[in-house]
Amino acid sequence: MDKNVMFHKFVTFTAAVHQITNEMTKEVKLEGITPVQYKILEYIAVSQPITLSEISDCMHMSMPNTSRELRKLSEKKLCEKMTDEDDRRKQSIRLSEEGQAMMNEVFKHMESQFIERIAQVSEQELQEIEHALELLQRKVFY
Amino acid sequence: MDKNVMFHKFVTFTAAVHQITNEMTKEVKLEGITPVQYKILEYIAVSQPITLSEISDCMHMSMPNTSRELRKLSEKKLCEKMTDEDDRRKQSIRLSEEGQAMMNEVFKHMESQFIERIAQVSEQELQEIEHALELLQRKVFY
DNA sequence: CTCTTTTGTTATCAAATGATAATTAAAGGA
DNA sequence: TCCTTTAATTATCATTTGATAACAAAAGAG
Repeated sequence: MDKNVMFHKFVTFTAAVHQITNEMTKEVKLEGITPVQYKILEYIAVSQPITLSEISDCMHMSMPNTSRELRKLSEKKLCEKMTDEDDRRKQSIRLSEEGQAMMNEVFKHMESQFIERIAQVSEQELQEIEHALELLQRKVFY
Repeated sequence: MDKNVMFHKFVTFTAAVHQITNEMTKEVKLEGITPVQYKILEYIAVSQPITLSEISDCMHMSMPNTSRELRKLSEKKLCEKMTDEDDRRKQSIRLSEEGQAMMNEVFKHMESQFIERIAQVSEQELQEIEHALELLQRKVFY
């Protein structure tokens, strides 16, 4: 198997994933929240509990800027910071109930788009899709 | 097949894709180019030729802002705009040679990371991965 | 007990980005 | 032809974001 060819398929694929997920969240209007803040919430939602430096690291944001945005999110009551009792330097961050509710709305909207998208797919193909998702996550996107 | 369960796997999967592709471009230092401009270049790279409104649409950016960023990219000689001869309102946009060279560098870096990532995967598994990428792109991320 | 490293914060400033209004030019329909 | 729509541009302004320096507190190493 030519790994260059594989890589090309990889690039095309990841581009498609970005494009489709972008489309799925397009119409969702997030009031009083900036794009970067939304991205952070999304990341917390799938990774909570999480520390500030992990967010900083993963989002390519400096610690000071991450800290500032998290303060804003806390002020908006969308997430909560707790000092980790094992290492009191660390902050354990999760969505607040309000933040969770907001993200649930977003996910609900995405889900309806997703269901639409796979509406005409047969039961057997669904199983293949599920298998493919798991395989790729295990072997490539781990 | 429970579509809620499917959706959950979908969300986890897309989150992983975002995270890994983020990581892969993390160390690449793009001089004299902003994050938004990079994203635009990346999009042009996989979709060229493309029009301004398509970029605007897909990137959730207003036309004026898209126009401004493309002007900056053109000034930096990273992309080229040509009026479409079939519809002279439209602009056909592609990477310049310089822009293409820049993105090639980025892709080269990503490729080495990708190769590393699949280094210990067997030939048969590679074929399965290739098949999975194609299946998902055809059935879900189209 | 010092010294260093890790984790996070506050403050500040320039630059990038988002939003909006007004304008131009081409295309298309009646 | 006139009117409307589409594609793109220019200009402007407030807000967000990125970068940096200086600092504090906890953990860890010697």
